This record gives sequence, C-alpha cells and structure tokens, in this order.
Amino acid sequence: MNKYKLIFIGTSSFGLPAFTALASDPDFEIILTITQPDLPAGRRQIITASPIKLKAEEKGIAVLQPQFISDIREKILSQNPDLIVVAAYGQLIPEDILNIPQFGCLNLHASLLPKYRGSAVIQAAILNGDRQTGITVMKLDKGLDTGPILAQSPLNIAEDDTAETLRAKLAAASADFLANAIKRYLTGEISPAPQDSSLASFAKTLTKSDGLVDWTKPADYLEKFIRAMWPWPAAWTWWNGKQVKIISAQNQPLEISSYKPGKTFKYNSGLAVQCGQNALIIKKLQLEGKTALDSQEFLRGQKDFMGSVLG
RNA sequence: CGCGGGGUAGAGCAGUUGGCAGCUCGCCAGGCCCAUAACCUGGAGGUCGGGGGUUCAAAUCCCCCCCCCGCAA
Repeated sequence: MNKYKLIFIGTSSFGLPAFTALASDPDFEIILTITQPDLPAGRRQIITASPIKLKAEEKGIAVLQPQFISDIREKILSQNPDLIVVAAYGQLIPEDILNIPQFGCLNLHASLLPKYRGSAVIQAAILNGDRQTGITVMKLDKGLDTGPILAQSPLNIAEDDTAETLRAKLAAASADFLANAIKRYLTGEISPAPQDSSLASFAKTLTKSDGLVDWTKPADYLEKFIRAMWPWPAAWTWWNGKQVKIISAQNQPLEISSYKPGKTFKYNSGLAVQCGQNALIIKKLQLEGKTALDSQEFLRGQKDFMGSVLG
C-alpha cells in the first residue's frame, strides 16, 4: 500500500485523538494541517492556538490558519492531496475544495447519522435520553452533514455520562476507527452509502441561554438536561440575582410535587429542588465567582439558599 | 491591560468608621443512650494568598505580585 498524502482539517480537541492516530500511521503522510486562526481565549483573552495546531507543530506538520478556507484553495490544490480528512473544524467547506482530492473529503461526526446532524449532537443524544450514540465517518458533500456514510461505530451512553465524558469517549473511540475506515475506503473495501434523509434530525448550536433551567419541566428531563449541558453552557439558574450552575443531580427523581417549581427544600439532609413533575436532589453546584461545591458544603456557606425559589 | 467576584482553622463562610481572630461542619478526648450522621462537655488547629508602605496598632487603609472563579470569546 502506498503512503497516502492527507490534508487534515480540524480545530477542537474532539479531533485530536484521530489526528494523532493518523499522524503516526505509517500508511499516511499528513502533508498539511488546516485549523482556525489563533484567537483570544480564556479569562485574560490570551491569544491561543488550537489543540490541533499544537499537536501538528509537535509532529512537525505544516499548519495553515486562513480566515476563510476558500482563501487557500490554490494552496490546497498545489499540494495535490489524495484525501482530505475533516474533524470538528468549525467552518463549512465549500464544494470546490471538496472536489480537489481524487478521493474527496471525509468527515468525522459525533453521532450515528442521519440522526443528529449539526453541531450540538452529543448534547442532543443525552438530552433525548438515547441509550446509544456513536461516530460516523462520512464523505462530505455540499450540505451540512448530509453526505453518504462510510462507516459507523456505536457507543453506549452511560447513566452518568455528561456531554464532557461522552465526548471524550467518542473522541477516543474515533482514533483507530477513523484510520481504519479511511484505509478500507481507499482500498475499495467499503464505499459511501447515501443517508436516508427522512430519518434525519438536526441539533442546533447551543448558546449560553440554552443552559437556563426551566424548573417547570419534569425532574427526569432536567436530570438529563444537566448532564447534556455540562460543561458548556452548563445548566444554570438564578438565585439572589446571581447565576448558579447546577453541576450534577441525582438521576433518581423524588416523587414529590408539593412545592412551587424551583423551590429548594431539605430531603434526607440533602438539597432538593422541586421541578414541574417530581423533584431532584442536587449533588453539586457552583455560585458565580465561587468554586464548584458539594451541596453540603455549599449550604454551609449560603445559609439563605435552602427554602428559596430558583429561576 | 476586555468586564466582574474571590483568596481568613482540614472544608464552607462571617468579620472594613483600623483596636485581644469568629460561625457552621469536620477532627481529637470524654459523657449520655439499647443505639445513632442525634445530643452534651472539653480540646487541638490560623504567619488572615505573598511582598512592601502608612500607623501606637492592619484581615481591615495605600502600592506591587501570585492564584481561583463568573461573564465575555
């Protein structure tokens, strides 16, 4: 098997395991990495390079960071890649670039397409209470996550999975899976199969306000909501004019409905919050400006919290 | 220099018109009880993030630095 020349396009840490696996695979040579420009990030607005860029530099792979990927179309063309691999880049790639490599462009996606096209797909799977999700390797076309599927790998969602833990599991699972799928595709062992668009669903991009807890919702929904929103935007609510993040709650709701939604009360020496239907025990939370605390420790310092109404 | 909150006992917090450093929990010892994460008594544990300054006196006022966190990206 010849050594295939790849261009890797990606930004976030989700693609890092896959990128690392490809970069150290003797069957591939990554001739170029394309990632988003370094942007101000974090509390001090420090200009920060993407995880993919850092890894590429460590591996001695060339990196380009165009404002718009179409700006470097000629450059990509001149590299004459056999294949382009995309993982969590953060920008739609125009069709005239998709068509450059003879084998096209492959994408790593964090759901079992056609379910959950879009961006917040891991969160959507948890929020909907799915037992299983997975990763998809697909061929990109001009649509958003609409291209034909090459390979999929299912993964069970654990009772206590948050978007953070599930994302890490999916990223880890994708490392070897993507490399193998590419090889089987290049050798003709597998070929792209069209998605059944009638089964498609879309997971829209989340914003901070999507994390605001609606306490009139049922407790079992909110329990999933809390796990789905973690670590960003995080499930949060209002208390005394301040934001409070609800980090984790007990996944077994209490069958109590005697209070107003959002009302906090003591239950078996734990902190409970009334929901629209049943109630939840809050295990860990964080007041803005403070560190994340176990509910017992939190209550020790915030004497007025118990008995107040959140939201 | 993006905006803002905060660093006080093992944990969480109170304590600024400057004046012997507190509370809740935990911990140790003892007691009560059939028993207990309950209750009672006693106890250990802090250079108040670090450095400098003002002062008779600084957790508290002024200057510099370090660290944590919310917003924003």
